[in-house]
Amino acid sequence: MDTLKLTLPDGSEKQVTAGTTGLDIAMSISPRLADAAVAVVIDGKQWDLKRALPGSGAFRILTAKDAESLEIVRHSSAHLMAQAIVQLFPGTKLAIGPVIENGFYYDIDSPHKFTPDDFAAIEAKMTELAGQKLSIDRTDIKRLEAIEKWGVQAEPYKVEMMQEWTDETVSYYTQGDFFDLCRGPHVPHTGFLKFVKLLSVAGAYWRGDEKRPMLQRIYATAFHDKKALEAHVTALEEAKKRDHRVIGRKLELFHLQDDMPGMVFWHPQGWALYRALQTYVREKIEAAGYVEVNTPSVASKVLWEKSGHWDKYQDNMFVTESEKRIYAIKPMNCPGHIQIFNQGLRSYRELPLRMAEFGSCVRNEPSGTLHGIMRVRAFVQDDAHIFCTPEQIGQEVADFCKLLKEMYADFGFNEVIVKFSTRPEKRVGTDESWDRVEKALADACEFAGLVTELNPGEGAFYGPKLEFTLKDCLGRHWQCGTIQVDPNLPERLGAQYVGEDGARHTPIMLHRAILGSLERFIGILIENYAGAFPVWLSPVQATILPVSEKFLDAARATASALRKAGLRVTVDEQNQKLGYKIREAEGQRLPFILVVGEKEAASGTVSVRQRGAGDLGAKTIGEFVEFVAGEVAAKR
RNA sequence: GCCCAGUUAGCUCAGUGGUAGAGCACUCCCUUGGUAAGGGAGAGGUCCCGGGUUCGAGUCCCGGACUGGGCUCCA
Repeated sequence: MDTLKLTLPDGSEKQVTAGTTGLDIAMSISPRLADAAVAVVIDGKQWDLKRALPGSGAFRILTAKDAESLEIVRHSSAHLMAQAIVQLFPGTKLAIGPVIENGFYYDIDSPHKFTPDDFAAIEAKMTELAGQKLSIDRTDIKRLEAIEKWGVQAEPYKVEMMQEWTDETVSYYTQGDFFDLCRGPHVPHTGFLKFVKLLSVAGAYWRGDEKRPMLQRIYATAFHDKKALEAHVTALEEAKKRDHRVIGRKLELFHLQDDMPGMVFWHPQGWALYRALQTYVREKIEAAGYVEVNTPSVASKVLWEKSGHWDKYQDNMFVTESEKRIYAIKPMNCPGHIQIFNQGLRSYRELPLRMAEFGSCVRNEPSGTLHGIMRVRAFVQDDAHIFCTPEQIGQEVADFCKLLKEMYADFGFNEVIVKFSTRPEKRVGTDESWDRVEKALADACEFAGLVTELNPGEGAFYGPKLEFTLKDCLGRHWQCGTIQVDPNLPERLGAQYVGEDGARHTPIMLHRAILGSLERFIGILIENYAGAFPVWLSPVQATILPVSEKFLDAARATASALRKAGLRVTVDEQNQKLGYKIREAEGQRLPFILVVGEKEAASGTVSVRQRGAGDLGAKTIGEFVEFVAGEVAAKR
C-alpha cells in the first residue's frame, strides 16, 4: 500500500497510508484540533479536511487562527447563502459566488426582486442551516454528466460555464439537500458559518458583459467569530462617516445640484483647499522643469477629427454648434498642447518639452457612473504632455515616477501600485508602432525599477499606459496618476521638430497626470483625512474666538496680522459663549483655535488650541506664525 | 447606459388615503461670557416633476428627473 510522507509545520515527518484525510491526522493530534480545523494545506494547496490527501509534501491544518482560512469560510458562506435563498425563493437560478476582498457575493437570477428587507429572512435561514451543522461533502463527477445533472432549464449559468470548460471531471459540494458546482475547498460542516451579514444588493451583468442579462448580486461578509464581524460592521460605519459628500456639506466645501449633474460648485472653503492643492502642484512641477500653459475649452470639430477623438471618443463629448460650424468642449487637453507645440519650428534642443496645464475638461459620462466629486463630468486635471524623442522616454518615465511618489508621500500615501495597460481593441496606429511603443514603456519601467501588474487591452486608444493606484488610510485603492506613451497624436496633428541630423522628426508625446483630477483627488483627501486636513492644506488654518463681543476688534486685528503673514484665518463673530464656539470650531476640525480675551488683547498674544493636542497656552503672534510655518513645511 | 432602492423644512430624518412633524441650523430678544451645546420667542414646505385612481393622494398606480448601492465605463 502506498504511503504518503507529510512534513508538519514543526519540521517533523509523518508517514500515513494513502486515503488518509486531513481530518484523520487532526484527530490523531487532538480531538479539539479536529473540531477547530477548517481545512488543510498540502504541498501549498488548500484541501478539504474530509478529502483523501492527494500526495506527499508540507502539511498544515488551517484553523480560525490562520488568515487564509477566512477565505474558505467566506466561500462556504456564499454556498450557504445560496442554499438559504433557493429554499426561500424557489425558482432562483445560481450564477457565480466568489470571495472578494472583505467578503463575498453571489450572482443570482430570480423571479423575486431582492431588497435589503429580505436580508433578515435570509440571514435567519442561514443561521438555522448553520445551527444544523450540515455536513459539507465533495463529489467528483464527469463534466458531461454534470451538465445533465444541472440541466439547461434549471441552471443555465452553471451549464454555460461547464460547457466552456475542458476538464473531464468537475466537482460539486453537497450540504443537506442543496448542492452547488464548485472547485472547493470548503469547511467540513455549516456550523462554521454562523457569523454572516448581508450587506447590499446590486445589479451585475452576467460575466460582466453589458449585452448579457442583468443578474442580482447580493454582497455579504462572514467572519470566524462575532467579535470580528462586529468590528467589521463598525469599520464600515466609520468609513461611511468619512463620505466626502457628507463632510463636503458639513465643512461647506462644495455642492452639487440636480439640474447640472456631475458639475461641482466650489464654495469659499472648498476653493481655498483647491487652491492650496493647485499651488502645491505648481511648485512641484515648476521645480521639475515643466512650463505651464492654458488652452481653450471649446475646439472645432475639425481638430477633433484630426486628433481621432471624433471617431473614438465622440460619445463622451459635449457637442455644440455656432454659425453652422460644429464645436466640442474639450474632454482632454492634448490636442491643444500640440497646437502650442506646432507654433514655430521646434529643435531637438528644446526636447524634452514638458507642457503642463490645469486642464479643465468636460466629458459626458453616463449618468450612472457619477459619484459625488469623485466622478464628475466637469473636472480639472493636473495634466501635462512631455514632447520627447524615443530615446528620452526611459528617463522621462523614471523622473515622472520619482516625482509622483514624492508627491503622494506628501499626503501620506506611501504605498503605490503600478499597472501596465496594453493596446485596446478600439485604437489608432499600426501594430508595428504599438509593438515599438509598448516595448519602450516596458524598458522604461525596468529602468525606473518599477514592479508592474499587467493589464492587457486596457490602454488608451492612442497608446499604452501606466496607471498609479494609491492606498488610503483605510486601505482603499484609488487610481489617480497615469503616464501614457503616444506616438500617434503628434503624428496625426503634424507635430515635428528638427533633429541633430537637420531632418524633420515626429516627437513622442507622454500624457501624464499625478493627482489625476483635482476634484477626485480632493474627494480622496477628504475621506483620507476625514475632513481633518493637515495645516498646509486646511481651508481655514486658524479661527479666532473672542472671549466676548468686547474683544471682537482685538480678534479682527489679530486676524489681519495673521493674514498679512500668509495664514488662512477666520474670526468667529457669533454672539455665543466661548464653550459653544470652541465646540463648533472643533466640529469643523480646524487645525488651530485661537482665543483672544482681556489678557491676550493686552499682551498682543493668542491662546492656542491645537487640534488633537488641546490647549498649548499663550503665544505671541510672531511665535504662532513661526510655529505654523514649521508645521506647513513638515506637511503636517 | 443597465439593475434595484430612494427623494418630506437649509441639514438629519419621522409620518400606511382624511388639518404636514421633530432635532439641529436660521432670524430676533435677553445674556457679555475664559477652553466641546446659556435662556426665550419667531420664521421656514409646490411633501422631486408630470399624469392617473379616489369624495379626498406626501401616502396607491404609470411616466420622467435626480440621488444612492452596484455593473459596464473611467481621471
